[in-house]
Amino acid sequence: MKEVTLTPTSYVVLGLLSLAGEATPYDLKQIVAGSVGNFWAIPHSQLYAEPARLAAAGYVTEKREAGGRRRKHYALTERGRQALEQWTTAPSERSWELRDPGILKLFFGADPASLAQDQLATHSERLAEYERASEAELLETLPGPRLALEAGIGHEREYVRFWSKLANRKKTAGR
Amino acid sequence: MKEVTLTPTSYVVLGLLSLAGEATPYDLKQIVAGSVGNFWAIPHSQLYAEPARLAAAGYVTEKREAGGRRRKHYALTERGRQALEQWTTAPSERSWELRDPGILKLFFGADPASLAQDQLATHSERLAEYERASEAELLETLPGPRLALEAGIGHEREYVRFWSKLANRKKTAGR
DNA sequence: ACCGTCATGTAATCGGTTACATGATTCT
DNA sequence: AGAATCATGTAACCGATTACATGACGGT
Repeated sequence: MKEVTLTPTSYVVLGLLSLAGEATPYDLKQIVAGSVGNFWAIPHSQLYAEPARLAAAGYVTEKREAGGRRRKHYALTERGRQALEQWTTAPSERSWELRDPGILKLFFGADPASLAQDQLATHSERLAEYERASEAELLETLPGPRLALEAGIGHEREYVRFWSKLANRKKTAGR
Repeated sequence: MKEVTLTPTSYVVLGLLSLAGEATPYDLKQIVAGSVGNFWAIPHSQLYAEPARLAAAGYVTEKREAGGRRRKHYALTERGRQALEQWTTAPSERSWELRDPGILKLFFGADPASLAQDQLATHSERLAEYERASEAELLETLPGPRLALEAGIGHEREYVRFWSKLANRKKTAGR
């Protein structure tokens, strides 16, 4: 049995399997889009590679369909369940980063006014999407995703505040 | 001359060289820590590899010291200057993500109350650092970094708000 | 029957992370 | 002068991104 190190991607897969019970990579792809994918995107090719990796290390089981598409179905093992639980329980890493290309450009001298316009549009859109999403009843039963969404909304509001401020700042005025 | 694709890391290097005029990888490392590194970290090994990559593609020049340490000194070429400017000018990518492990854990069912305690401590600290940093006079002359820092402060405040709210939420009560 | 689009998957490449390694300085 | 720490750099591995490829299916 191979040893692997668990990355955030790994935990996303484990977490989704824990929610879904059993899933094919394609299922995972569907779930990611529109949920976790909003604040932690994962390209679909990873959703094929990662479960295979996890299977090799015993965190999930892999069953292949006999006929037809011969899809692979994955499910958590006890080991996987434990790894996920440890991760959620353990105190979180001290490090995090904003890692926003917009802010990076700002840092390196992009014109604040025009950048702000651009960014403001993007983030307003995103905020609207989130607010729409928060209406969905499905979320009522899922406290984790709902809270994560609330966090996302908070940050988008902050973005909108920030970029609005910049957009309104007079171009040449000091301060 | 090799072709390379420019990643965010590339632009950080180009941007820093544009600010510093000329620098060795070690210089870059020093500058990154305490400035951009706060919201876009780059391991120091990348600060050796990336300038070399950029040199191979003509974005920067590479001069090696004759004696002693034989350090490599890098500086922007005209091509590099243009690439940087295009990047700052161009409309920004539509996509960005929060990518915060804390929120990820929240999504996948970590206990909100205890996670919040932990996260609250982390983000309060970070916020304090930022606020201290914003006192430095050096920033007065650097509009980009100053604005980026303001953005960082805004987001840390938002984090503090969010996690405080969760921390105070009664454990068993609904809502 | 054909075409377009969605479903499903694999391959190759490369940037990034982690770990290791050695030359300078400084302090005692 | 020895030890500890900082400065400076390289190597290897691996996850992630990008691109490509084929099968199924619904519509006309």
